[in-house]
Amino acid sequence: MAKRIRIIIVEDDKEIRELAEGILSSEKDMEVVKTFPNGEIFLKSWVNYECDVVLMDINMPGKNGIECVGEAKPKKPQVQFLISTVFENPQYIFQALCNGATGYMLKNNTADKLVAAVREIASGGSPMSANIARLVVDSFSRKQTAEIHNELLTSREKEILDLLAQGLMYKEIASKKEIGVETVRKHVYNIYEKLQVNSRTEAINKVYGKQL
Amino acid sequence: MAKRIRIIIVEDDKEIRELAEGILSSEKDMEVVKTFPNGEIFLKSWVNYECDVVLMDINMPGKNGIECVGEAKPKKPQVQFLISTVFENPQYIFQALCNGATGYMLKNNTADKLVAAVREIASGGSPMSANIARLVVDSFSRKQTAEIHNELLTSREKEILDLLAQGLMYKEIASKKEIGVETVRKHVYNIYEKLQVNSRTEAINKVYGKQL
DNA sequence: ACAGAAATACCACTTAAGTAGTAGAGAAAT
DNA sequence: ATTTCTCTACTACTTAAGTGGTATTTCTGT
Repeated sequence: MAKRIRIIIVEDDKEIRELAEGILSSEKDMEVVKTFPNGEIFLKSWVNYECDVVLMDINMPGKNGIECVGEAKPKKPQVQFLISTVFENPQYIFQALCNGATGYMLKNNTADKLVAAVREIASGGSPMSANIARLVVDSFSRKQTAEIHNELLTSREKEILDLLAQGLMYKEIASKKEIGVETVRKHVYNIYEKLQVNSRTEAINKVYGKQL
Repeated sequence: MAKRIRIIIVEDDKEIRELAEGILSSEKDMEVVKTFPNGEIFLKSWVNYECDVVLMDINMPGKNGIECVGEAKPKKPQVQFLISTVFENPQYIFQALCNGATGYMLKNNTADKLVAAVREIASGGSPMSANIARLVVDSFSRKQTAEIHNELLTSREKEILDLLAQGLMYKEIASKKEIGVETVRKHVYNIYEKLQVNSRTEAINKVYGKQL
């Protein structure tokens, strides 16, 4: 609690920008070190400012907030990006998280919520709504996977597929399962037929899905 | 709000089990339909009980809570699994989420927190602590990826690797990038050398990481 | 007891992937 | 200016993966 949270604000709407700056500046454990009116200007000079949290608008003319995070985060990974958005569009949020954002908050929130979100992200949390949290968590679970996994493939085939996904060669799978290589080959053939793919990588992508 | 939340409790410790049952039953919008003293018994007969939320202990003799979720969730995907644990071990939590749990809560919490977590999970949220939320979110971002991605491979190699990961054949990559197949082959060879792998799947697993 | 599904095994073949070099053109850094 | 890096392209070869069959056993449900 000794150090103040240093904040950069990126927001094209002058009114909102100044409002946010006012709210955050008036907290005694926070400090707005710089504000930017759009993504391009931000990207050019933000590395020169020491900060802990970047409050990033998602809808901006020119480069949008998601792209900005994607470009900026790798340069200073310790800085946390808090996305600020009007709409809780799961598509956007997801993409932003994948690009390196750590949380987000809705614009039409109270000042308290904004302050709380900044504190949460600065102290190691990931502010987000219950709905988005659920979406994020669900993307972990092999739910869609389970459908294919359970209804299409036999349990033996599932085992083989798991080993395939680990990158093992047929002969390694064969010795691990104590069956012949030709049997593995046959299983794989059947798996591919059921999944309607024709390579290991396609099968993996189909069943284990890819994030995003 | 019309329907009550129907709950199943799986917990080996009799005292805790009955305490939890008492707490949840006394809420007027909740109903404990059944309790189980261990995972095996639960797995055998839980499908016969209509429920919305399963409160699952993670540390149980015999089959642990994570395994139980993994086996049970696919059978009734609409049921939400709330993990109950003493220690906030990220390893466990992650695995549980991957296996289909939707949230978790610490045992040494107040009755209020338990009730709140159940309500949150039943209403579409994913109760978890700020720390775990952060871990979950971070796992989305291509942070570790970025290291290899940025420091080891050239930008051209990154592009090729992306296409490899999509399961394209060399000739497809070649035509997409408008270069020769042999060039693709060379790039791939170099990529594998840098990553110290010898197959497409290994490279993908190494760079894009695997969840879990 | 029997039908059907699943796992096992084998064969013959084609195609793709991976290994290991050399080498030139162009860009970037020294 | 010269070195170094990257991308490009080629040859030659080996190994793994994928295709498409047949056939036997074993298990499960009727």
